[in-house]
Amino acid sequence: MLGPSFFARPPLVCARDLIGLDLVWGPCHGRIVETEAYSAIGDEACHTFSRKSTRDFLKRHTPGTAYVYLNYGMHWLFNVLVKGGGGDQDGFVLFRALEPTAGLARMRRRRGNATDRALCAGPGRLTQALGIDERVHGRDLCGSGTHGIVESKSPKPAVLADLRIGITRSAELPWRFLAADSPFVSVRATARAQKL
DNA sequence: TTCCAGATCTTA
DNA sequence: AAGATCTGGAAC
Repeated sequence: MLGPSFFARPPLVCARDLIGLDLVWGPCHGRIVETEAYSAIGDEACHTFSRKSTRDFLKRHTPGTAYVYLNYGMHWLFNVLVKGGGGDQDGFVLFRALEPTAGLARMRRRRGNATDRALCAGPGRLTQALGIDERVHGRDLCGSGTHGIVESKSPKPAVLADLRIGITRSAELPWRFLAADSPFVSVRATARAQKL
């Protein structure tokens, strides 16, 4: 299980390094194939830009804490707090897509029997498949043996950096990270995606 | 492939 | 009162 030191690094580094690792959520497991970085400094799309409550959350919690919120009134979105040091390297990583590897029957039940490819392809679908909601907000992802992130046996995939999805502010930043060639991402890489 | 409703929270 | 890190279904 990854410890707090993994999350004591800047959002861009964490978001990139999470690609290819395994998210373990009770009996449900999945390989992380898509993330986005959000920075507390210089990023108007980060909740810290407009929300005092999020700035307070960042101050009061340790790296590796889950940050979960409701979007568009109906989708839970699952992030992890990262603190790269000094306050100017802090932020969040949003989990956007998984390649499901275990507990697929359970995920299908929660997802209305979606196809395997659509089970966790998208931040709202991912939380629905895993049963993540407000109860997970503030939970330490480094503190249990059953809910967190582990190294994967399979080799690290090639990683691409592309524009983030669905945002209007700071939309030009290439802070979405994807496993190249994975069919389990929510939106495939565009022509301007950069190899890392 | 494109469009749009749906439902709730936070902030201004 | 406005806008939001989205999804599924319907219309083309």
